[in-house]
Amino acid sequence: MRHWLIKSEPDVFGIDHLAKAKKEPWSGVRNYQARNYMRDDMKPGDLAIFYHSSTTPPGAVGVAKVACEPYPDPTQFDPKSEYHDPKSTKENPRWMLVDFEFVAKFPNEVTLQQMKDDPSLEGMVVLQKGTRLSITPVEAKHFKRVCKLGGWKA
DNA sequence: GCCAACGTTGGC
DNA sequence: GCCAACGTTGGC
Repeated sequence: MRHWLIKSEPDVFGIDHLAKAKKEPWSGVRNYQARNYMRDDMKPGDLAIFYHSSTTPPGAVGVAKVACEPYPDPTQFDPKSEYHDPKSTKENPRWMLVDFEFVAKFPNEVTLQQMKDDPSLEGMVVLQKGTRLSITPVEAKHFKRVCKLGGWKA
């Protein structure tokens, strides 16, 4: 099983939204690398750190689980959606996604600063300067460490 | 295929 | 609001 980190802005869709919805299609990703992770590498049961970006403070707030095989992002076909992609067709869809299921909200948020300050998290992709990617792979040891800092045990 | 211009992300 | 980083677009 692989581990991931998924970013979301809490004002748009945060961990509490996922907790309420239980399960959510991760729509609107329009970056090829992030898409490739969902389309090619994610497997049902994979766990992901849920990360709040563009907020104060940014940080890891919980855990979500890949809940299905990849399928075409429906918003790409919807002319009324802000994620509409006129160049995508149903025969040859450009954007694929998976559903994420709520697993847990950390008792304690693990702030970006805490993560940067933790020597055992050195090398995490999300901590590297200039990383804007909304989905990044996470090593198992880093995943465990973040969960521990968050006060959550699987 | 190069690269300048432009748009977006996201921490601060 | 600023700006560094970086992805995408489009002219050539």
